[in-house]
Amino acid sequence: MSVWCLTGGNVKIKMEYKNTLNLPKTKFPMKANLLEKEPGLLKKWTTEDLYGQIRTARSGSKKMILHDGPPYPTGDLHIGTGLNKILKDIIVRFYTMRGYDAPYVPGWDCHGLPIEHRVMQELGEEAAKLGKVKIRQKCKKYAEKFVKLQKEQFKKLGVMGDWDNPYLTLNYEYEAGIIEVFGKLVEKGYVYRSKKPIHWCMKCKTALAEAELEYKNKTSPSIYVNFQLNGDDDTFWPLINGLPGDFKPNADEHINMLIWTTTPWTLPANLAVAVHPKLEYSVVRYQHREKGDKLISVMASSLVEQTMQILNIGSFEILGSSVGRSFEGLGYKHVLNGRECNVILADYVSDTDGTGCVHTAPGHGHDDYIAGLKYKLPIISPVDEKGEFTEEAGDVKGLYVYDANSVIVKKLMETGHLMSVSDLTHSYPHCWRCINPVIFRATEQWFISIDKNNLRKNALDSIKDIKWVPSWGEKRIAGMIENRPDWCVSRQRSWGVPIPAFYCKDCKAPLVNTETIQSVKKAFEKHGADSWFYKEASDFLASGTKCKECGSSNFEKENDIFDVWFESGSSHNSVLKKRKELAFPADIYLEGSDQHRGWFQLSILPSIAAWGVAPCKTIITHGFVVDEKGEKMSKSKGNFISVNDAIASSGGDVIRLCTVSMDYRNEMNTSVDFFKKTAESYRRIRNTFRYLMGNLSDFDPGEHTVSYENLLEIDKLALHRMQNLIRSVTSTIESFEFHKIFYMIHNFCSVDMSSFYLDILKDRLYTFGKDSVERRAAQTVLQGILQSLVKLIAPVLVFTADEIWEAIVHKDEDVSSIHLASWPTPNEAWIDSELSRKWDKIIEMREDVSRELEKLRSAKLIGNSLEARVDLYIQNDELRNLVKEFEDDLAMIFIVSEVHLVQEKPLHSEPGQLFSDLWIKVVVSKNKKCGRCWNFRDSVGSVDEFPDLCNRCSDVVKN
RNA sequence: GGGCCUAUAGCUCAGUUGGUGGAGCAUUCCCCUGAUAAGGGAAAGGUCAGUGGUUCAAGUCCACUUAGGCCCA
Repeated sequence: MSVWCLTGGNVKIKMEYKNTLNLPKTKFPMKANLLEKEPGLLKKWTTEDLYGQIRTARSGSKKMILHDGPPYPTGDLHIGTGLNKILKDIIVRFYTMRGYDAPYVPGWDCHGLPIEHRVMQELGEEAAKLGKVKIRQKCKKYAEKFVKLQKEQFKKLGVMGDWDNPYLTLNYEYEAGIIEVFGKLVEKGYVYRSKKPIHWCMKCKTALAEAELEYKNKTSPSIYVNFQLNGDDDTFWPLINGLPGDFKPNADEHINMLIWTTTPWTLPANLAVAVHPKLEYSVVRYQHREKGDKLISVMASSLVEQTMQILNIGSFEILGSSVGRSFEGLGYKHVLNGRECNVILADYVSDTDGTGCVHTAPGHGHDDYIAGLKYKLPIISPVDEKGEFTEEAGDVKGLYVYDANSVIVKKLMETGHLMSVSDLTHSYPHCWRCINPVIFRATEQWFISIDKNNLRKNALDSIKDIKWVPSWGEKRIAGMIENRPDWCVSRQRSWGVPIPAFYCKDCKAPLVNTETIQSVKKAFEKHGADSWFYKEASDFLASGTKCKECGSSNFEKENDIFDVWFESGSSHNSVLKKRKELAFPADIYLEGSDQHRGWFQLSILPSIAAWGVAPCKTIITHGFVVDEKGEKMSKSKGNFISVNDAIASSGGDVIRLCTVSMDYRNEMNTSVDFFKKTAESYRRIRNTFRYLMGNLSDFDPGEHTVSYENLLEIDKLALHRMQNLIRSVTSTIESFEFHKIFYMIHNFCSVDMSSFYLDILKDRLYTFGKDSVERRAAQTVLQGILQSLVKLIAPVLVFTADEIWEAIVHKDEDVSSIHLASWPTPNEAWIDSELSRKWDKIIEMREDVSRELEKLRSAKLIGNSLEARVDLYIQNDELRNLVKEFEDDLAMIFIVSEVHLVQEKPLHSEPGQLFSDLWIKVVVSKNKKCGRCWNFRDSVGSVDEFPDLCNRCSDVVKN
């Protein structure tokens, strides 16, 4: 085909050679327009039920179950939650393409305080009037609203799964599954009741969670009290260092642990004095201000001065000192009730204020409770729900706790144990609703024993069998499980699954057994956990049920609900075991590293306790999303990014590419700027595909494929590189090192393809005859690369890969979506490492030549490298022999017009940088430029018909 | 304060059992105008967070410090 042009006054006949070239042709747009294109693809996938098609296609294949850890449905998705889902999606898609049946059921953790709290805030005053049933309805609506919203955001990230049937912890079946796990634990004896201190509002008569506290200033009595140690000088004094040589204790001197507290009313529940094991304590001798007795008190050495000042004692003597650890086990009689107590050690003791000796009441404080557990102290909390002392409190019985303060202070004063009293204004927790100060009060709650039936040990053993990625996860979770206390599963809230227990109305004895649990489970399956709140105890119990203790048949329901961790930790039962398409145990759990304490641990424990097996085989953790400076994201800091922000900035595929470009095992530095930078890399990959497609528009594999033997060496090299890429990407995903895929694919597109193979190929593709074997050979290779490469990017660039798949003319698999296609396997016959090694040398040489060309270019002697002629002189025999093999192809490889291997070192030649025994001389070619292929050849003008063409182009144009 | 983890070029990452620190991107300059809101080439960029130790030799092994993350307290 040709165009005839008339120019100037003379009638000149000239060919417009451009039209005789085979230039790339494709409708696949260079610009992605992801924001417009992605929703269309999503719609298509939904309409065609792509997920369902995949399930059908993989039905009967080996399963790979990645079990979703449920996020919490409040608000827009945090980018971190998005990245978590993307990582999961990549694994699921990879295994799917490799032929596994990998169903993915996303889930949501719908119960719990954050939702209840927000609903209560919205309700305000009205909340008090509404019953639990109404409040629960509102909570449910709230949860469902955000499940819907978050679902859409996950979809926009290209995450594929059974979105129409996710698992929600508020589904009836799920709730029943929780009860079933609890029943199993009851049956095996893990469950017991015990007291534990919680924040309690005496006015609202309700338990409060940390989020429901408001901290504001309150004035409290600040008192210093001497706890008199049991008199045994032979035990105490040998512990003390630095005593004067002639020191002899006086018989009338008492030795005390001096404590400080701002809650005198908790003293009746005192069970220990805690000291820090590593802190230094002094033994101080002084005189009682009023009574004149000589006294000895133990207090932290660093606090002696300050304390003596507060106690208003001018003269005192430090007799000696000792480290806190040495006081452990010393006995004292309780100042108010004479109870025998001991000194204990606790790490939470500080020397920032007080005396370093801490009054410990396990029934009235969290730290105290933990320390009490360690020392097996009883939990005494003689305060009722109105804040009045009970019988157990003795003298102060019936008093309101804050009224008791002054009574107790007075009594301590009388006995001479009170060393100081003053008012102190400090920050103190108040009820968020009524703004009254709250107290710590211990109530009966449900626990799961961690040591019953060797649960702790069994869990630790099972952890060794789980594969942890990264491997340090095992150490981390083991450390946590080794030290964790029993699990308190009670919560005094409304929005959750009730603990299925009953109490005898008459004697208060609890009733929980396999039968009662079974009937509750059945009710929940049918009517949901809501039924607990509107039905009577008798509705759940078989008629004739009697209390074992007193024979009564009047029962009431438990008020506590389960800790939400018990709910999500039961997903292995409610989801993995119940849904036919899934399997227990799962293959993979993948969550942030905070879940070592959370979901991982609290899934493993019930699963081991109930069934004796860990719920999964592999646990992968990722770091947290931080900003570009590596700092935590928070709304107040203004560096917070939501999934919506991220998508709006660059589209789903770019976010997915970002996810995969970071090593998720560490913190992931993320910013909108980073998304934009990654978009550049995305474009590079996209354009490589566009170019491949553009050059294949006239290629029909069935008709034009050239056999491997007939390919040029460089074509074989390209195929070799492609097979290597398939191989390494595959093993990289298998070992979950996703961040390496990005570099591999990007490098392949940019280095192996764009700047090398594709650049060199241009001449062959454009200027050779359309049907020439050389051109068809190149196309054969491009076709192969395109088919494999699009599959390699498919798990990550889910939208773009499918967009490409739609645009490919001849596909190697007849599937409507790339996501139904199979993962490529390397063709071993095309892997030729020997060839690759040879070419590595040539490519290095190409770099040296490029450097010399650049010199000519900067001297303005050439522009296009085809204007150049290269002479090479090689001193090294081995290298020369290698290059000799390539002699005819060197011009093509270097993209110059001529290359000559010369026998003598040319004048004005330069040594290579990578090859010291290579001398390069680059000059402007003396040949004429071919008007069509732009090569400078001596054959230009040799064909009369086409005076401005080389013989090769003349031939092509003629045909 | 404790447990676990991280620190290599402006950014994201490689760096094998210790043996002269690499890639891509971004930057700057140049070329091409037959991948064109594309493509090619070249250059510049690092006290391997800091200090000390082991060693003939340390980015790599050890200790401490600093900064940051997660979980506790």
